[in-house]
Amino acid sequence: MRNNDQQDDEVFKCLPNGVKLSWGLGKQPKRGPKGELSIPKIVNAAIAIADKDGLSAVSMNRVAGSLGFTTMSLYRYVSSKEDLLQLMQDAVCEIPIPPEKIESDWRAELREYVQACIEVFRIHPWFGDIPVTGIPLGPNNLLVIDWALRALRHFPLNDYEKMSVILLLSSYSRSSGIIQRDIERAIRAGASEDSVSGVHYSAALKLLVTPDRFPYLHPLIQSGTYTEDNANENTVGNDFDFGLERILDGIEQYLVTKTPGK
Amino acid sequence: MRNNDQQDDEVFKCLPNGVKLSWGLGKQPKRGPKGELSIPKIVNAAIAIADKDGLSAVSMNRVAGSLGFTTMSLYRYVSSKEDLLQLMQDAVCEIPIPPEKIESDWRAELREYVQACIEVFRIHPWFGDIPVTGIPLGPNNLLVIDWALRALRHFPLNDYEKMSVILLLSSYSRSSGIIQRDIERAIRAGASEDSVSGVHYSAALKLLVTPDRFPYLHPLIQSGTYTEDNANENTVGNDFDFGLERILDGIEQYLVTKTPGK
DNA sequence: CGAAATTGTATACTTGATATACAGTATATC
DNA sequence: GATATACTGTATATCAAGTATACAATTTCG
Repeated sequence: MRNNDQQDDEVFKCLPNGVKLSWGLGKQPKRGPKGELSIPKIVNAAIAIADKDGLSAVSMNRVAGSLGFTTMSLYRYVSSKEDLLQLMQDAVCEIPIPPEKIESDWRAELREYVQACIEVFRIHPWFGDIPVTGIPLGPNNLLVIDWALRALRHFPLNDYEKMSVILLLSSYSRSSGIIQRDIERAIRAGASEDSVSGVHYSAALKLLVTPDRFPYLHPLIQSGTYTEDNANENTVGNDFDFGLERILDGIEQYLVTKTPGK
Repeated sequence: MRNNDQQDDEVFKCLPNGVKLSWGLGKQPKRGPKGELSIPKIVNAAIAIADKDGLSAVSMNRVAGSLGFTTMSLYRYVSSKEDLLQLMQDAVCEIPIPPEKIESDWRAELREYVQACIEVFRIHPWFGDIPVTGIPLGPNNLLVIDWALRALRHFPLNDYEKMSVILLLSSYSRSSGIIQRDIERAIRAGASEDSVSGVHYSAALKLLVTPDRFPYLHPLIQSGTYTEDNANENTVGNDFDFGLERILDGIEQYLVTKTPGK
């Protein structure tokens, strides 16, 4: 067993540190005082700060302080701030995955999947600010991928195609999530100013987007239907639904053409 | 005229500083020495550094140094580093937009559009590292959107729908661009180590992704077809094409169902 | 019990962004 | 043309943040 562990350690060596920690692959100490801190405590504290004041407010100093410890104490648990950010990223991806249904409605399931992914951005507006250092490999991230694969379980697609579909959906979720967050911020900022600022960038863009340089964008800006602030309530949500439905249509279309018999 | 300028200034006030600068809306000085530096010089120097050593290597100090000036000299041109990053972002979005064709093949045009967007990530691997602070509003970014709108010029869609389609395509471009960059990096890193490291994360994932927790992901990892490093050459490019074609299918499908007469 | 490992801490170092004050320079106005 | 003015680049300082290192306290193993 010991031998096996050692071999495993060897294999895990190549993993990024943050990934290792998110899988709980740190070495557990035998001697010495029990740690008063722990990775979950640290990560939760960091998440709380990010939720409250944004990701830029998350400093090692502040995280440690919020727990009543000194800055350097954190380094007994995470080897760098980058690790901490990766742990935060994976932690908030722990989303409740609905039980598997016998009757498979893949469109509904994929919708639910995208919804859940976007929800993460809504609950944790800083989520999109975490620097992307590679494909996330933490357990929660992989569980989400497992969920998506489950929704595709009856698809006559190979692994590459399935992962392409997932990439498609998750990239769309990410962009939607970030843009919805931006809109949220703009609304929040606009609400705190006078109502005149309701014009926001619209007025400026109307001056800058000239018809000669921007023949196709110009009418869209001028009409104002898009840039004006009525672009928040009824339209935006549908906006994102629209894109998602197009993706689902595209997937369905592929299935249809690929299985002509069905 | 003076009055008009002043009014415009008022309107532009609400724009983010970086956006203002990218449109050349800084006030031009009347008196005083000619500036030896300029925004383009600074931005190009910063881009050169980022291309060479990554975005994290771009410090005000280093940018100024590479131009033979002191750190603080940059602040006569940009009001913060954030501005500089926004300027870099818009600058590398200055992509050659092909002339408008009379014969409109929207699928080909959109393919070309996505290709060009992804190309930015290939040429400037740091592009995806620039923090997203909102929808980019610089001139080059808007020119790209104008291009996309041009490709959709014959579509019977309203503004919201068109912008949704563009959002769809550009978010896909972004994700693809970032992932391709990550793969590129992994290959580069793998090539510099011994060939044994070719297993990369694959071995580790095979141990971590257990069939009980990851019933659907497990077989995919075990088969190794996806995680193994043969996932770089022939498959990846097609991978991204696959997703793009699905999106285009979805758009086409929408057109078909919306215009039943045609 | 005593050696060893481990924890939290104190301190220091480094890098990076940026505020401020100043010296030099070019223009506008008298 | 003289001079005030506005602007440029610089020198210096400050502040924040990440992190290396050494140490004292603590717990477990032999």
